[in-house]
Amino acid sequence: MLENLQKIRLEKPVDKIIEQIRSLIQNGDIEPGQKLPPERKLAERFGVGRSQVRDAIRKLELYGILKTHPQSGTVVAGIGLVALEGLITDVLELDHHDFNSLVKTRVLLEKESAKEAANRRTEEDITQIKKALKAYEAKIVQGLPAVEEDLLFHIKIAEASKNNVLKSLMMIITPEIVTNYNRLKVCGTGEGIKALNEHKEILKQIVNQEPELASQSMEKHLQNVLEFSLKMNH
Amino acid sequence: MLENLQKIRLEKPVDKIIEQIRSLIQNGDIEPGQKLPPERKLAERFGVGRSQVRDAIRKLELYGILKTHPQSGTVVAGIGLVALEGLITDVLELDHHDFNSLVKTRVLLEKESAKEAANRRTEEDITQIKKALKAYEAKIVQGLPAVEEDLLFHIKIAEASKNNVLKSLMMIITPEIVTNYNRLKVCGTGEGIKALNEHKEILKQIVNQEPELASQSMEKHLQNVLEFSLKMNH
DNA sequence: GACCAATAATTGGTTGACCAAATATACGGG
DNA sequence: CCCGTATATTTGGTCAACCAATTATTGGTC
Repeated sequence: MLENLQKIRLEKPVDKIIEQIRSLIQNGDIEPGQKLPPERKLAERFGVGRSQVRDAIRKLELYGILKTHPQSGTVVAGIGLVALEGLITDVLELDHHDFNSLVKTRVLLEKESAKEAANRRTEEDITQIKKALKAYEAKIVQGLPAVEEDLLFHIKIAEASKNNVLKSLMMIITPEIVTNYNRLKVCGTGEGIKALNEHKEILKQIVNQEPELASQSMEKHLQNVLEFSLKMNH
Repeated sequence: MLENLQKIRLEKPVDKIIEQIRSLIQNGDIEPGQKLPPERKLAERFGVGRSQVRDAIRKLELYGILKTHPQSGTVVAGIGLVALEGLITDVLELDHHDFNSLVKTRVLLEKESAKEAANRRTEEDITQIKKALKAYEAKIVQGLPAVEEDLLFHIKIAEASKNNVLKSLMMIITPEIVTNYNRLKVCGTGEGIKALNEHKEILKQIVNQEPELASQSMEKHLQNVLEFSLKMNH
């Protein structure tokens, strides 16, 4: 009841503007590839200020939905109505990701990273991964928290995969992952040695160019948190 | 030579500001969880206008790197230096994705969607996928382009996976995928019937709750474009 | 010293005016 | 009618001033 009241009040003007831009596109008033009306016109039409329209446009620009040309106008991406609709829906539903979906997706991306790292790593990649592993080990041996070092180890593997889209997607979900891990206290104490050995195993398989084994070891490494996420899902 | 000249001139002020904010964080001037200096102070310090600082902050906010509290200040996410550094690097390297990485990653996400759709689909999901397939078929039968209908079919499968993170990531790469497909003229004519039959096969396996088969059929469905991307990579 | 209320200062959000670049229009000549 | 040039208009980008909310400071009381 009170929660419903709060939710209505938290609705953001920028999101309302995005909804209205979506309607313009859905109604066929503006087609993919065409220009939006000028900012001033949109502000007038939506009954808001120009700076709010700009904020909405900036947000949609980051998602590839709009493309602004200075002193010229703002064009809707020519990617088709279905893609536009799906993306705008996604923009408006941000921060509604459940923890289980986050973890499952992380597992998928990490497995693929490990597999591709085994396929494509260079000597320099191996050096970087080893360095990250060494830093992780130093923390674990001292019984200190090693979240940063753990994450760096995973990032170095993603870099060794030579798939920068994969790495981007991993980085994009990282804030929510880390925030949820902290909130839910996922990284308990006492499992550092086990995780360290799993890291070593994964690295060995990457060095030896064994993609399937690396992928399996990565999955095993993340199995606990996956099971945890099933229980804690909300 | 001339290209190098152009590149320097195209460097965006917002990105330069982001680089400077990154330095503040890397140098330990600002730690994760702490407040940035006020916008006016940053503008003065960086020798730019406040509206440019705001644009940079807005962008970093969308990535979960910063969190702005009205009339209070802007806090750096407490997700650790490694995550922050990785994310800021990613923000600054936008639009440098090679086509092969894009397609490989798409294949990975689509396979998982099909697999999870087979595991978790509801009757309503099946209805939606069938509807999308029917629309696709109508276009193929007429020999018309069916990019929109194809994409909608894939989106409906992602929805049936019940993993909204997976769906978000698929949407996020879609603009670049579609743009590259258009640019490289990936969707030639003449393969509509084959693709239609592959869609039908995938749907059958989702209906029958056969996750491994659905995943394999999806991979097979996307094999051509994957091979194409290896040749066209740049 | 701790606590509270009032006031002042600071902060991000917003506005209208101005600026520089792009586009549209008008005009003259062939 | 077409083309080129000059001018006017429009557009997104930027700025300083203002606004509303938050935080810090001040002064009084116990």
